Amino acid sequence: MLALEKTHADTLLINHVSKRINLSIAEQTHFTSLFTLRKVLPKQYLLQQGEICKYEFFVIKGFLRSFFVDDPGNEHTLNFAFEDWWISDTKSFVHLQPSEINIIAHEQTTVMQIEKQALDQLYLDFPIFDRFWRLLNQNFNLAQNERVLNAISMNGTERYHALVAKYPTIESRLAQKHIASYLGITPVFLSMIRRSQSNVK
Amino acid sequence: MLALEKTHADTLLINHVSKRINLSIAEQTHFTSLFTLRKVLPKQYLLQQGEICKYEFFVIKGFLRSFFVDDPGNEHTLNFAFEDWWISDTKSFVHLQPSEINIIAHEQTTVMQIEKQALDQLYLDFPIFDRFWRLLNQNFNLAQNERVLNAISMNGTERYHALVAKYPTIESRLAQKHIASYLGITPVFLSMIRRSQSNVK
DNA sequence: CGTCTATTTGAATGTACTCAAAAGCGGTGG
DNA sequence: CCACCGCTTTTGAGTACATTCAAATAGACG
Repeated sequence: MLALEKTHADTLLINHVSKRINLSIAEQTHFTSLFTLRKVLPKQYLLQQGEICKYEFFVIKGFLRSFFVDDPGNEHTLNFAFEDWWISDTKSFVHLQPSEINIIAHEQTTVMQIEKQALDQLYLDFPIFDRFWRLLNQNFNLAQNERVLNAISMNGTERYHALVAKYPTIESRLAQKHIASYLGITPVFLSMIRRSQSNVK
Repeated sequence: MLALEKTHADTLLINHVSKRINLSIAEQTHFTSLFTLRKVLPKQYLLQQGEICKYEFFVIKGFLRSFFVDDPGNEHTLNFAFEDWWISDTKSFVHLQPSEINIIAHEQTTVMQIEKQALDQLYLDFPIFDRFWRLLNQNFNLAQNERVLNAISMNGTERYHALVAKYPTIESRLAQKHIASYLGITPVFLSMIRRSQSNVK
């Protein structure tokens, strides 16, 4: 039943939020009431280039990826999102402008989504959620800082090893060409990195 | 007089904050009372590798830069901060752990600094500042997202042109080798980029 | 003026990409 | 169940991008 699934998703969402802030039962109920359950199949899009990103997504189950397509048609992976992560196009969501990126499912995926208007009102009604998203943004900053540092201080081989060290499961969930597009290298070059790695052993 | 300078800095800080949230006079007074004025000369450090970053800095006047030094001794510029910008080592500040980065002044610089304990208490006393820092973090995210995208989708030449297009004054305030270290290229290569650019014209 | 550091220049090298072809792998239909 | 199709990965050769090293020039500062 869908109602049962929504209840389960509510629980996961509350568990996630409760890691950072304490909520009353009333706050919890109101908060989850603002989210809609949504299911997508592999290769389906949650957002397509040109659309305005109307939601922030919280992944209940599955695996999502956001990417940019440049003029020559090459994909560049901005982020991926496992269970218990958030994903969105912040720029489009915040400024209500057409998105330059796509968000796609790589597995059968269940998300909870919230609209901008509902979220803005939530901040006004319960300022504790300003705090929650401050902490969420802060953590995202820390991750992004590290990625920038890796990008400017490491070569492709080092970035690849740092990625698999940080996310050991990523190679089983994401095709090599998408990992390459996250690292900022070509699939061909990633293949060479992996070959020379196994030769060393 | 220092008291006069502090009053002036208070005004600039309040103007900055008021772009994003509305504050009562009482909130303004309390807020600025938590900040200390601090002046540094060119080449002086506000934070050194190994120290815990005790403050967040708001630049009143001057120019700061944060950078990481890797094992071979190469500098990698993480961020710079003009007037009306914030700078800190978020990772060290948030988790009270030794910093891996340095923050240095490139000009005679005046900052307003706030300690973590004071900031944490401020969030509790006036949740409106949760909102302010949520918005601040959000904007920082947007900038970082763009930098990540540039890093994975552009070559050095393109990144250089994107940087000067975004910050036209940067070349007059920052040495070429520091710009190179921000872009993730060597000073030698940046010199070549600039030469070939002027040849084309 | 002299010293120190930054920038430029050139040559050689290494890193990563493009193009093209072959091999591998998964799904689909007969 | 297997043959075929489409897509991903691998491999190799040639090329472009970016670095290292070293030396020369230019700038900044006392």
